[in-house]
Amino acid sequence: MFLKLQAFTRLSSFDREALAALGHLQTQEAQPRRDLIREGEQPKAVRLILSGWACRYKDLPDGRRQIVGFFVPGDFCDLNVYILKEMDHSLSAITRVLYAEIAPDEMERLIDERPRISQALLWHELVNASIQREWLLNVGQRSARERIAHLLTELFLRLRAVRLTEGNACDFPLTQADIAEATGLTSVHVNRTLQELRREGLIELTQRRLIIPDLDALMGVAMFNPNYLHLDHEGRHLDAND
Amino acid sequence: MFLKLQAFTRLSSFDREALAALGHLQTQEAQPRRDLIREGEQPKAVRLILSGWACRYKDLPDGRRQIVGFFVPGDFCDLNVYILKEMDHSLSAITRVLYAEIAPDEMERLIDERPRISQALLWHELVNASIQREWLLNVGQRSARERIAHLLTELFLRLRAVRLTEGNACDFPLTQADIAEATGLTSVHVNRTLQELRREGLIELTQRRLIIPDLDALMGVAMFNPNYLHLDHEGRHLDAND
DNA sequence: CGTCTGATTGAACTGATTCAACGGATGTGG
DNA sequence: CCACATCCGTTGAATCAGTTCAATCAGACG
Repeated sequence: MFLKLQAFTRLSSFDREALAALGHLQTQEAQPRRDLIREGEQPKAVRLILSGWACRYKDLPDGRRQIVGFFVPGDFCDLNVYILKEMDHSLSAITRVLYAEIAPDEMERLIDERPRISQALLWHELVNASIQREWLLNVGQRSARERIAHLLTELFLRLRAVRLTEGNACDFPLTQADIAEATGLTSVHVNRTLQELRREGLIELTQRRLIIPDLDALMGVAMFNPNYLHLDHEGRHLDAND
Repeated sequence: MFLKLQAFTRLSSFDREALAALGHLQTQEAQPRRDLIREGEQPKAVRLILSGWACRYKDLPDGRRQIVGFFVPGDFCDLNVYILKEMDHSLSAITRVLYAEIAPDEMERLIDERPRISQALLWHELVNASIQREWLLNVGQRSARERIAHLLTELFLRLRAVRLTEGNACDFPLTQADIAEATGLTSVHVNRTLQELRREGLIELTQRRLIIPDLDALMGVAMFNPNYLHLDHEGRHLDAND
């Protein structure tokens, strides 16, 4: 319970409200690098990430793998439970992850009783779709340097929106191989490109910790336009930092 | 009115039902290569493509452009009207496009009066998101040859689901430049790759007409797994052809 | 310590890009 | 009905961003 409350303070106002409306949560834990659910399976509950990072990924028969999205605390997964028959992608923990499982009937009750929450969930899905499109632009059109700068910027802004940054720094548990799989590059090239960004003073990234000395500069490199995150809806009051 | 009815017969059962439930449709027309709406604007109505092809795209300040999705007859766009403040991408016609505009209040009535339709719209959005993820896998991991084979296969299957194929053939109005922008390649390389696919007898593509002599073979090249299209929900009865 | 995971480096290689030119089909206006 | 323009597809040659393979290094941990 203490854990849960602690988590609340890290989530947006909407998330807190949604959680508060739930009587009893099934709090679950996943170990780093473990799959939560695999492509082809049928999801049985909506998940809400309380702490830690997770990702969606898809893979090809020959082993190539593409990370198609990251989840940070406050993010929902599998809102499709009712609608789609089976998962078209997999979910995997990056770090140790604590998450709440919300059973379908509980979810239904929530949606019925609180229309604002149903709207907010839809908003969440639409923003996810928007991020997805931006990633496609990222991988399809940007250079390695721009891609990586973009990814780092996005994650920093998303973390800031749920108050998981401290000034210009944040925890950053991704390995270079993770970044590679998310950007469609090889980890070797990610390594060299990160070094380049470091050399230019655009980022500091060591020991699972990211510092962005000049966010505007990094955004410039990435041609980052934050509109796709739709931060103006919920959580604008969380935009300011420290 | 005749036009509309003609369109009906080309849409899935759900779409027909949804349309039938609407009293009067605002049928609109867009000329080829014209934008329907641009990034940053506020959409004012839901659109349903009745005939022709359109696309979503995003662009960068320096002109690079990524097509992030195609719309074929029966597809909805801008279901986000109520929720998101402004467009994070643009819509553009590929061919001449006929579409219906459904005003927000009309939409609301539809959703209230017919819960099944509201579900179907949500299903439609989730499938779109799934396609988006597959495209990211496509651009991030597949080779040029695989990418193009994958795109052609997807479009053929989607057209077949709305009965817009004849046997192993369909209209295919995309230029090589369109294919390039959708796959993150240059049009020069698309050209060479299409020639390769043609040489191997995997496709015939001339005069805006696509023939796939051996669909399984092309799917093999693309490592195509149709699960992401979630064709098992609505429209399974449309799967069989001719 | 030994082991493991993740970061780093070097050198050779290649899939795809770039640039620039040309060809063919279609349409249009005089 | 010709002259011209435009759009799209095609080709060649040079180049390059990113890959591949393989080895080494550094920190974490039992």
